[in-house]
Amino acid sequence: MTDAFPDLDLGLPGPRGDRRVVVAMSGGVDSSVTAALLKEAGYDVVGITLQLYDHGSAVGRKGACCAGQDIYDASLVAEKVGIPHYVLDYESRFRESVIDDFADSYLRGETPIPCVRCNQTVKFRDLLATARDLGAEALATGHYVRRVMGAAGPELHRAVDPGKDQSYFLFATTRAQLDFLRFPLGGLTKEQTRDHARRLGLEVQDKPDSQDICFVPNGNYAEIVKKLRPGAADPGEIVHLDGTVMGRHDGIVHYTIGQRRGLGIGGRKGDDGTPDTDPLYVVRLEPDSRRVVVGPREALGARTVRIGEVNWLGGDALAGAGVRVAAKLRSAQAPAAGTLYPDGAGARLVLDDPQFGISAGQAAVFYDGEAGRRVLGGGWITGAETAGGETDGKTASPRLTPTKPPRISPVSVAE
RNA sequence: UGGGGCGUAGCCAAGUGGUAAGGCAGCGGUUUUUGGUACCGCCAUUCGCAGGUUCGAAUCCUGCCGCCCCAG
Repeated sequence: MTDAFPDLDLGLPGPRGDRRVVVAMSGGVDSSVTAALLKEAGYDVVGITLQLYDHGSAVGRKGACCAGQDIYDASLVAEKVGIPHYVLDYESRFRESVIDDFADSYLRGETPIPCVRCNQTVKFRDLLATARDLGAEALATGHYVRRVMGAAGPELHRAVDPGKDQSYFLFATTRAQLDFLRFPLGGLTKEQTRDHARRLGLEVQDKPDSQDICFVPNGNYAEIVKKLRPGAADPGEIVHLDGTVMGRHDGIVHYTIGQRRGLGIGGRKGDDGTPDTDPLYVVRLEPDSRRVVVGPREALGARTVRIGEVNWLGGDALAGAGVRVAAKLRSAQAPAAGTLYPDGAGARLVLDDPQFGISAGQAAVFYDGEAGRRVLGGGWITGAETAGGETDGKTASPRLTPTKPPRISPVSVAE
């Protein structure tokens, strides 16, 4: 059961009216309700909206964030709620920390998650510092995640509403940041949040949830990457694991490991002339040769995942004996059981059962192995060991040695 | 211009007299604060073309066209 009125005690000593809290207001329902509830609870709330990218092209687009219409919406809400509201121009920081990284990641053959980078840099580093400068004692956001006080300090836990849980996108939140952050909506369902928005008469009460990458209009992320890094659209070969050239592609930016659609490869004859009716998946991206390597689903299965830049929130340092975790390797994927080991500067995750479609650039987020509620930490996936070889695109695989002549045109086999 | 084989959707392909399987690709949708996966739905009034036989033809017959293999 969730309480429709969340615990709004931010744990700050003294009269609430003297406790300044900055709320990051995106212009959406969640952050608007966050600001309104904290104001209602008596805090000295200051709303800040970051202008993150070109405000011209984004005006009026539904489901966006932090530009044009959304900034206007945030200001309307602030006025309604009766709090001061500032719009800060973070465009250059956002471009450097999020958009450039996004584009570079694709050039490396990875599949980035810009939302995590944004939380990690612009919001929880830059905005947090700004909040401190403004004399605030906490920064609150509308994320669906819980900050739970434990014996050793604040812990990060999944949201009560499993359908809205955003902990995957917040794994990089450091302990120091967590000390300062508050997530008042973590105990609410989305419906309860909307109920509050209606009760409080907020203009944004019926605004749709954001979905796509905020700075990518119409979901066409490849266009953005091509403009920033033309090389990402260089054509190349689509090659089967067995060495057969299957076709060509218009840039590795269009592919991610585990991807099935978009290869355009139809029915084939197998090695023995019998039909090969299995779909093909991207098993590896090789940025240097611009090759997209494809293979059957079995070739995607991986049990060992290499992880870098690990942010550990689990208390005791990660030990060599390994920690049992439930690891989420893609945002919409159920966590998979495994054991996590320290490995140089990063970590190595050994899964109980193979997982499919593990891609560098995505996040690996570790949850408490038993209840799966607490976030023990997370990191960036740098590679995985699959049945089809390494997926980091840099380690050459012996299985790629061409053993057969290119087969671009169908071969007719007479019976 | 001898012999043999083949021609069914973008691709692979089942179907040999009873009214066009399936897969792959593609498209659309569901799910999703990234992308992908997964799941659901759509996708040949027609079987190289033209005649013929038959109540009925992708299936049988004739001719033509095209491709492949062997023989030259």
